[in-house]
Amino acid sequence: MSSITPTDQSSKPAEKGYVPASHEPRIRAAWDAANAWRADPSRVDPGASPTHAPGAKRPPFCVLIPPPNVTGALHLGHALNNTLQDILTRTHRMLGYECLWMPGTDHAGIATQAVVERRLLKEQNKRRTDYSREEFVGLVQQWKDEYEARISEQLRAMGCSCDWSRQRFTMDEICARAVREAFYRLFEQGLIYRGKRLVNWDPALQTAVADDECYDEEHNAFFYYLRYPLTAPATMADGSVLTHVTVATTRPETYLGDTAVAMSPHDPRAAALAGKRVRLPLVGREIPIIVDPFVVLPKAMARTDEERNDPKAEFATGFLKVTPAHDPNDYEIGVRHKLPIINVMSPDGRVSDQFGWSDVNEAREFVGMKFAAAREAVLKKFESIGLLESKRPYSHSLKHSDRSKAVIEPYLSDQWFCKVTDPRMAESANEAVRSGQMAFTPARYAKMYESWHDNIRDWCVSRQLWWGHRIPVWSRAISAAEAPGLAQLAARLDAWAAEGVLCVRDFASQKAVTAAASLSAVPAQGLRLFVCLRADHAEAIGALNAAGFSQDEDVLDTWFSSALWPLSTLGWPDPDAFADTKGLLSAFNPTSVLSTAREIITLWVSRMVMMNRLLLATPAGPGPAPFRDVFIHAVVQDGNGHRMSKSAGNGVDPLDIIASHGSDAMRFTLCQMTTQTQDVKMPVVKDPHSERNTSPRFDLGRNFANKLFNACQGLVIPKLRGAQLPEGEVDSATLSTLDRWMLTRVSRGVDRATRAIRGYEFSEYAEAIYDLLWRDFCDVYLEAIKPTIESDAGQRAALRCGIDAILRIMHPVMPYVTEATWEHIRPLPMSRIRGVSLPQTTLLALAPWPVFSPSILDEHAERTIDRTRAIAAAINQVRALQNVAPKRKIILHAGAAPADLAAMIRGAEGVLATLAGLAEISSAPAGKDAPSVVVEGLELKLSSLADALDPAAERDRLTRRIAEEERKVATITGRMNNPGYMAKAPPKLVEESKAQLAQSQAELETLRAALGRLS
RNA sequence: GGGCGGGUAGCUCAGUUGGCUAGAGCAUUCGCUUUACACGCGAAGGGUCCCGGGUUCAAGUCCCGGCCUGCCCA
Repeated sequence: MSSITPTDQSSKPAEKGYVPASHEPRIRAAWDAANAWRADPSRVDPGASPTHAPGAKRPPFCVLIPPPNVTGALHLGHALNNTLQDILTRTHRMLGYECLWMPGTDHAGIATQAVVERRLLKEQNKRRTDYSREEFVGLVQQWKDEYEARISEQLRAMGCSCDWSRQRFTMDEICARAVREAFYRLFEQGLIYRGKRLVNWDPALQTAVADDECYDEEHNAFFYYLRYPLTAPATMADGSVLTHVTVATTRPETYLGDTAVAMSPHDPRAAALAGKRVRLPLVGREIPIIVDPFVVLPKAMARTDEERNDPKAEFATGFLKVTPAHDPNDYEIGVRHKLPIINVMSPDGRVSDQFGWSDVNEAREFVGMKFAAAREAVLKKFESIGLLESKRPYSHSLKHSDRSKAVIEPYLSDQWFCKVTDPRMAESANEAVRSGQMAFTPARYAKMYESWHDNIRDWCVSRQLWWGHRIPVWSRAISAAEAPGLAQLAARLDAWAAEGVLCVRDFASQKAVTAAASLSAVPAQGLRLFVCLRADHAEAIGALNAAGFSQDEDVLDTWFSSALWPLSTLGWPDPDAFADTKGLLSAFNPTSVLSTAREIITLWVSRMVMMNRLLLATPAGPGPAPFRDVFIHAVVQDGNGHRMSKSAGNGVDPLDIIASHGSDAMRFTLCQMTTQTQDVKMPVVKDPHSERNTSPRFDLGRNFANKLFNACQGLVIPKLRGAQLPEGEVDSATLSTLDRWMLTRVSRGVDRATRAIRGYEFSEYAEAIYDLLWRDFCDVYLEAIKPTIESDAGQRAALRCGIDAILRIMHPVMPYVTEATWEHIRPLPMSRIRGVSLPQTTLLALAPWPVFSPSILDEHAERTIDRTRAIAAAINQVRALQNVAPKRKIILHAGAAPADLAAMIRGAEGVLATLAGLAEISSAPAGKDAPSVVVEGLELKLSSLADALDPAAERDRLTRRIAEEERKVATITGRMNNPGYMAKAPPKLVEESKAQLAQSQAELETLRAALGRLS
């Protein structure tokens, strides 16, 4: 009894061809009802051989979905990636692995918060700050629920065989627990620290953003030349006296935070000026002139072409204002020269004296201005007091925030960092690849991965957002005077720390690792004590709150939780704590393969490897890489060559394609497109009737699905239904040449498909099944068996096995149409063929992969059918040219053929007759005007083509054939005449060339003779 | 600036250690409602493999240089 709801053929008109919508939902329901995708970790044994035996242990195969973020619905890029993952998973399930494909979604902190904020502003004219934090998070949660449901619907519609019973979300209870534990362990091991750093600040969203959340854009701006008066006139080497220096800058407003003026060590004026001081106008701050190699020399002073060609040399004066708090390069200079760092900006991008700037003095007028306005005001002021020397137009690129499009401000702020530069992280990630435990496909991406780690910088993990995992750290500023009063709390904290409840750090002292130690040595300026809680511990939180501690307002960068995906989804740190995760971690980590896009290598792959190795480390050494293979797929672009992305809004919904072409068509087409290339273009058009996107590119897959469906419904099933098959096992040696050829082709197809999938050659896999089903099985086999299938029980056995194996190997990429067909094929009678293993199951999705023993391969049959097809093609060429009606059966005169060819033709007589539309193969001679068909250098004649032949067409055909053969002869002769070729090429090749030449020459002579008789 | 791709038929792309006459799908042209399939069948036309050097008996493939183009990192 099939578990698939049968199609009710009586109640509706028979559908012509495959109509995906009539099959997909009920097939999906059958898979769900069978619980077909549920992984059972108790069956896993890494040492076991793949098997389908009930109760036997199996090796694991695990794929973790790259969790789509919940900012929007999936597009064709996701469809591609998930198709590939499903092909891998379904294949391994059929191969006898215990498979887990873990689905889930990502909360995507800044991106999701930004879309929700935009929507609130647009629809209700409200801002985040119009709500409480809890209310706002609730609103984002609603958005998340909506899109998580949509994404799941899309993946299910695609037929993805994910273990839906275990779907995760990066902020659900199970993942949150992993995040909490990981943060605690890193904190405890000194791999999380608090630091002041220049971050990319988005003044619109008021949060730090990562480098990869920014883009560059060219802006037309100006270089401004500002005069800074020297505190005392300086006499130069040539005797001239300077009263000021002129700095060149694109950001005059930041002068308020300048703490030095720098010169190049190669600047001849440096000797006289280094160590002198200038006074900042209005502010009055006196700052030193320093020497630093970062400074670009003016073009006139350049010493090398390289220096001369530096575009900045054109604009440079040799004096660089240094604003460590507001420019990354200046920050580095500040660190090198131990300069003060003065921040003059508030988080909302205004000039402010509240965040590190105190010597405002005469510059009060600028305070409170937005930075853009401050620029104009500063320039005006400098001009009015004669200190604006000039300005020159200049075009340069500025960093912008992906999310808000605001210009990024370098901003000095307190942030949390993860010390990925520690060898336990970056170096360990490289080691995973170098040691061979993890490999990239295509291999070239390993280099990119490695250089990323070689140049890595510590990772800023805090984000000033509300949507995300809130940082589990409580802190409080403590003065020296307060310290003694907190001794009791310190003792309690240290006791909890000893129990592993929490961890205390002050980050001022590298040594102090207890609260008591920190409080015993509070410096004059005080310190801040940080307490990281491993889990919510009511008593500890109560004590901290009572003592004036408060929890950090920030949340973790989304990638922090994504980095834990191979751990959190499998239940780390305690898989037994939840029913869904019991046994998963030990059974499935390390996982088998990660399929993802190349820009994700740095954002995600790297971090997962670092975390997995660190957090699964044992005293014996680092933990494993979280996957053995990383497959990097192509980027799907729109018709204009732009990558499809959720934020760009140019994505095409897979459901639209499923509506127009069906899921299998979409999947097959995407699979077929997956070569080693790094981009695939997918132009789409709007369907005028449905208003949905579609693309003729998917016709390929639709036609292929239809071909399978029609072949089975229209021919294979009717021929086998109720038919007698041989009793007992069939020896393939007893079958006809045609049947042995077909089984050989299927066997080779299985092999080709299997190797392609194992090697991540998805296009090759698609081509393998396309050629097998269409070119071999349908074009040749199904046509050729028509006259004999009714009378040949052995042939019916071969047909039954052949289609069965083909359905199996097509299933991973076209699960619906193959399952729908299988439902009708499976109940048909079947005979076992020796050397072919096709154990039966109810659902194709759970059927074993076909196994053909080498004994099935029959090279003689292959040669015979190849030759037969060549003869048929030659005959069909004549038929087409002479406009022979397709229905008309013609006569082939093979009497002149030598014994070998005659035997071959006799052996495949029926096949040839069917493929070439022959009434008979005669040994009688044909009339002398009969058109000839030249086969293997021999002339055979055709007759009974029609009443009158067109000799001009015939001459034309022969002439073209002669030209073709002449070209061939010329090529081979040229090669043979080359003495080097005869001497150095492999003998086998030379033999082949000789044979080819002989055949071509024979063919040529025959063709010329035939042409001669015509004229 | 550093790194990595791509440039092959009108279009989208294959071409895996150098070796038959460079292939596929779509599009075009011709013929066919042929008892599974017109989402089909049988045929045909269409390529200076970006350009220039080099290695080799042999180069779309390997090496060097150039042009165009895309991406990643800084």
